[in-house]
Amino acid sequence: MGRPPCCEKTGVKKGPWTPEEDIILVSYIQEHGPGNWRNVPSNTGLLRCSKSCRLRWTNYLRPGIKRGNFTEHEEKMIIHLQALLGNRWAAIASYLPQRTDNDIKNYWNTHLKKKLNSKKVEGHDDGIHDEKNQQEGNSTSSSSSQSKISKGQWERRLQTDIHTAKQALCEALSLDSAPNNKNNPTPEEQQPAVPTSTTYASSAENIAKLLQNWMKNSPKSSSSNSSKITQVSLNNNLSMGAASSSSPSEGTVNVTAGQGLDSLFSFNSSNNNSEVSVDEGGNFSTPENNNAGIFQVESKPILPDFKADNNGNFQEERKQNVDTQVPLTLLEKWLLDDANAQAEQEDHLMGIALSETADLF
DNA sequence: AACGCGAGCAACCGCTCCTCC
DNA sequence: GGGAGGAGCGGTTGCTCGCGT
Repeated sequence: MGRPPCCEKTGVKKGPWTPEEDIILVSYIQEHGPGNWRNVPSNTGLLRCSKSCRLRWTNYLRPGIKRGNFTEHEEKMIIHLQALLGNRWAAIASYLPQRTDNDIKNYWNTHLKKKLNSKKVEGHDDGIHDEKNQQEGNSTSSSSSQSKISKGQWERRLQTDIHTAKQALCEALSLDSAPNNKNNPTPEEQQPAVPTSTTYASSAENIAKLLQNWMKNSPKSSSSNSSKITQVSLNNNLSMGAASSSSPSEGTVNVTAGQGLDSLFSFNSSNNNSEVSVDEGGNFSTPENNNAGIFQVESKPILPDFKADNNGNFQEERKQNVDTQVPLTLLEKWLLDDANAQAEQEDHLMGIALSETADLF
C-alpha cells in the first residue's frame, strides 16, 4: 500500500510567494522544524505544493542565508569547487553554507560562466577549457585539440588536472573556515559573511526586508503612520518584531524595520502559545518555560536541518545525503592526509594554482 | 515617453535516489 | 522484495527591472 500523494495538483498556487505565505511557512517550521514537507500545505493552509514549500524554505527563508553580491573569496571557491565537483550545486553549496545551491547555480550561469568564457577567448583557457567541456557534456568540442595529444600526454594532463583539482579543494578548504581547518585565513576573507555560526536573525532580516519592500509597494502601506513600524494583518495569530508589539491574539504582525527587527525576532503561535525570541547573538528564549540557549547553525560541510520541540529547543539534524556527504568527507581526508605528505611540493604548486586563479580575474 | 533588449533571479519541472509500506 | 511516494537535485523557464536607443 502506497502513501497518499504529496499534494493535490489542483488548487495549488504557483508563482512568487507573498510575505504572508512566507511568515506562515516560517512560523510553522519554527514550531515543527523542517521536514515532513508533505504535511506542510495541509497543516498551514498554504495553497502550495510541498515541493514549493521546501524550495522556498531552503532557498530563501532558512536561517543563515546570505543574499547579495558574492565576494571574490566566494567566487574563487565556487570556481574551484565547480572544477572539482562539476555542476553538483548542492555539494558546492555545502561548502558555502550561507549560499543556496540555487543561488550558486544562478551565479555560475549568469556571472562566472561569462567570466570564464571571456578569459577563454583571451587565451587563458587551458584548464578552464576542459572543465567547461566536461561540465557542458561537450565531448566533441575539444576533439581537435585532443586528437593532437598522445595517450601519454593525455594521461599526464589528466594527472595534472587531478592534482590541480586537489589543490583547488585544498585551497577551498583552507580559505573557508571549516571546522577541521587549522589554517589562518586572511582577515579580509574572514568577513562577517562567513562566520562559524549563524543566527536566526538573518532569516528575520530576510523577512523584514521582504515585508519592507512589500509594504513599500503595497497601496495599503498608508496605514502605517511610522516609517519604522509596519503592520501586516494575518490570518493566523503570529507576531514578529519588537517586544512592544501589539497583542498576538489580534492576528497582527508587527515588523520593526531596521535595528529593531535586526535585533529581535519573535513569533507567537496560536497553537501552543509558545513564544521564542531570538536576539542578535543567536540567543533564544521562551518566556513560558525559561528555556534559553544558543541557536546556532554549524557551518560545514553539510547543511544542518533543524527541529524545534515544543519547548523551543532547536535540534540539529544532519542531512542524510550519502551522495554528497560521504564522498566529500573522504575527499577531505584524502586531501588532508596527502597534504601532509606533500607539503613542500604543494607549497610550490599552490602558488601556481593561485596565480592561475588570479589570472581569471 | 515608449519600446526593445539583456541580465538577474525566483520558481517550476522533471528526473533520480531513498525510504516506507 | 517490490512498488509507490517523498525528498533532493540540476536544468530550465519566465518574470521583473534596468539600461540603451
